[in-house]
Amino acid sequence: MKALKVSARPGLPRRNNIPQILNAAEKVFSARGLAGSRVDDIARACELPKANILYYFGTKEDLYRATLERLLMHWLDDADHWLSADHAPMDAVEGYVRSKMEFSRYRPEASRIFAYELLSGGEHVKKFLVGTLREHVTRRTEIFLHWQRQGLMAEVDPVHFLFSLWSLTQAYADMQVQMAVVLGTPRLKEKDFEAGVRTIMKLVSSVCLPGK
Amino acid sequence: MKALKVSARPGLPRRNNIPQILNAAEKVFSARGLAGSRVDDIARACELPKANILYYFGTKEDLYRATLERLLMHWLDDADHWLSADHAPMDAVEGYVRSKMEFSRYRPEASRIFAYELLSGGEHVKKFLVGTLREHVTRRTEIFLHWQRQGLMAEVDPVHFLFSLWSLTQAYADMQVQMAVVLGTPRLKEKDFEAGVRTIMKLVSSVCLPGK
DNA sequence: GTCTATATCACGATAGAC
DNA sequence: GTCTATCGTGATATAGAC
Repeated sequence: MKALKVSARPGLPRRNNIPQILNAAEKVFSARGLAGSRVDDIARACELPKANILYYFGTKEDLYRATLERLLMHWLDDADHWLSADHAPMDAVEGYVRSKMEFSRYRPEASRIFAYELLSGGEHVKKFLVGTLREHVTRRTEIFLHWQRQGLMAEVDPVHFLFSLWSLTQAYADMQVQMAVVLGTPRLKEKDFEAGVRTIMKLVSSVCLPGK
Repeated sequence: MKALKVSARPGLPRRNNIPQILNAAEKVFSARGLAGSRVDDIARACELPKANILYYFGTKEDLYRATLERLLMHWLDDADHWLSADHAPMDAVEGYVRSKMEFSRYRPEASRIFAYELLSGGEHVKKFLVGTLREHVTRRTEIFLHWQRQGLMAEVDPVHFLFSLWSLTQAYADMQVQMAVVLGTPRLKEKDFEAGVRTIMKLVSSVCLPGK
């Protein structure tokens, strides 16, 4: 009923196949979500028989969760690096925004899977949300409050300010289709992301340079 | 093969059932997207036999398109009203932001269906995007440029500024699950939306009050 | 117009040969 | 470990009685 347990000494094919499957799964799930994706499509995308995928991961849902987990591990690294008290607020936020925008540009699939997941209720990431993410937000909040006490940041709600940064940057992954059509280009180019960064930084400037 | 054509003089049950079906469809599609939704669920939600739904709309996809179309008609009204040259930039944007946030609060389903649709490629709304939406953006852009020439608005890219307003406000519908968990509440309350508006308006203030 | 009962098919999962 | 062939489920869509 459940997936086979990973053996103690993983074989070579396993080590080759698993990342390949996860990459393919990320691509397919990001395009249609869990419900809209077919194991068959993932199989074709990684050029492996369908049965092999289920052999490694047991069920489609298990594979989905594995994909999500791998993705969420990378998720918070940038914030941990940039949104720290080591930087001045404006530098910190600019570094953060730029790295998130690069993420939206070069790995939009990851962002989209997460977006799908949230839209459909987030049951598969609830543990991550209440555990890791909440803790992460608490730490960022403390840094923002620290800056505010020092007069380096305007008195905005720190949590909602973080929400703003998330939504502004993720939109460049999740709404790419809409943006591309509006901008009249088949897909977003470097200059579009650059214009996005400039706009976001302009908005942020009222929070990070209160004394200006 | 195709749905029956609507008769010239619609019967009473039709007039009653169709909006009811569309309401139910909006709710169901918004929770799981097109692929994840079952016609059966929609049938249960509007307490009508499944066959009746397909009788009126032909196929699930046709019903989906009808749901989308009804929704998109309301989509741009707020922008047309608020983002006009009749208001000062700050008032215009605040009115717009508030009405979009109310939309995210009271009709998050609508926003989520659109988000699902964009994530899965937007094929069902492409005509809307290249037609109505592009035209809409062009008009807003002209107003922003007008304000900029008058020195009432900072020199940001008008299109990307509009993207920012969309993403900031839609996040309060599409990412509600995530926000609720982070804020430690089962669901977002009025005060949360109010805090969101204040944060967004603080961000916007650097664009709409350049001379401050 | 309405609804039941069913044809048809696609998909996830598995059995079992290699 | 790998892959083919297939089973069972559950979904869309329809036929046809009322």
